[in-house]
Amino acid sequence: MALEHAILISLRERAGSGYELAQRFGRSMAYFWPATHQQIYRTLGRMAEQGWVSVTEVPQEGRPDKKTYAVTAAGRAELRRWSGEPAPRVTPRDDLIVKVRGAAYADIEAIVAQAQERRESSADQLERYREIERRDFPGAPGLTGQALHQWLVLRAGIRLEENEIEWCDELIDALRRDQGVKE
Amino acid sequence: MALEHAILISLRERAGSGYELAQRFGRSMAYFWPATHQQIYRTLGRMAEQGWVSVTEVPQEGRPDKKTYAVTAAGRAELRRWSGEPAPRVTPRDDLIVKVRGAAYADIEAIVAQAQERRESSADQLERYREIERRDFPGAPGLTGQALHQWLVLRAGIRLEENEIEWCDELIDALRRDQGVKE
DNA sequence: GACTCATATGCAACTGGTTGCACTGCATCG
DNA sequence: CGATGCAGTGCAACCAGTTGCATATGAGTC
Repeated sequence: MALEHAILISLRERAGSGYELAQRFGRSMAYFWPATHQQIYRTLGRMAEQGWVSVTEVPQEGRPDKKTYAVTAAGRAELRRWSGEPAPRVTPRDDLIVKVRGAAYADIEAIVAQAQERRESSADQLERYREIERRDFPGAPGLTGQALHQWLVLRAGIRLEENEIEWCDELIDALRRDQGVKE
Repeated sequence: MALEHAILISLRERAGSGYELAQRFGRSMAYFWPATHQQIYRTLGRMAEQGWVSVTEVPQEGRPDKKTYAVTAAGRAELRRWSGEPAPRVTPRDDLIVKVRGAAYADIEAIVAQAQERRESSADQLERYREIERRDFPGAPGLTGQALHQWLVLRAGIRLEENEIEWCDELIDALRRDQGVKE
């Protein structure tokens, strides 16, 4: 279960409250492991029970009290243990692929439209990633340590979107050509 | 929910029993939408309730009775309706990416080892896909109709694995180089 | 004065997928 | 003769992620 471990990583970088963590999460981890505040609160609770994080209740004035979480020695050990165990492969389940597979029973133009939409949203995402790369990782690929790790993750995102764009182009082209042939 | 629709597609290609469907599913759809027989039986039940498929109990001798499922007009309409609605984008959640992100708190060599394993399994999968392409789609990319659709799906798989391999290489290289610098 | 936004936490219900197990009966292999 | 495998269907429990709602306070806006 990677959410717990993604939280451990985030909390090791900086301890904080569930709320604050959720904010930060949305700005970094969520690109490859999205999580709602709900999920984060629930998971933090479970992690505290297991002793991976310690909780400190911090009373505040003018705003609700908060609980700040910090990674314990057990949490650090768990993170290290987990990161050494084999990473399972997952098949990304994509509705669009299913639709292409069943295109014979569908309105091809509607599927082409979805591919175009997907292409555009991937191009947008790619642009955002490229901007982050320019802004935050000018030294790439000659980076070291944590900056290197973060850049490698960003690279995965960039590759994913590039690939998506190319496949969508292939798809749109092929389906359109096939439509043309039929008419 | 794409499983229901993937089943509709499969059943439109050929009606059959849950068992038989599960077998076929494993040989085609499962590459991009894996499903256990459990899930298939449960989903078929729900689909029958909704009237998307009709059920016929077929008594058999020497082996257990079976239920064959066939897509109804309502099922065909539903498939068409669904294929026209916008396809949601999903973020593939990959443990390995999380591990890379938190590599500073882990054993880098263990992560490199996992990347190598991933690279190999992707190379294997790619080889299998390439073989299918050679064997079943010699006419690509000049295909039409259902063969074209199936090939486009296969292309998505090929692209995915190629991309994975390249990223793993980048990863292994960069992490090793960084390790070297430190020592 | 009402509305939204930011801070802060949480319960409850639901959905989709995974895992483990159960039962029948024939065929095949060592 | 026993184990394995194929054909066939299914229940029950669990796990992770999603969605909707609830609650509290203060600051700023229309």
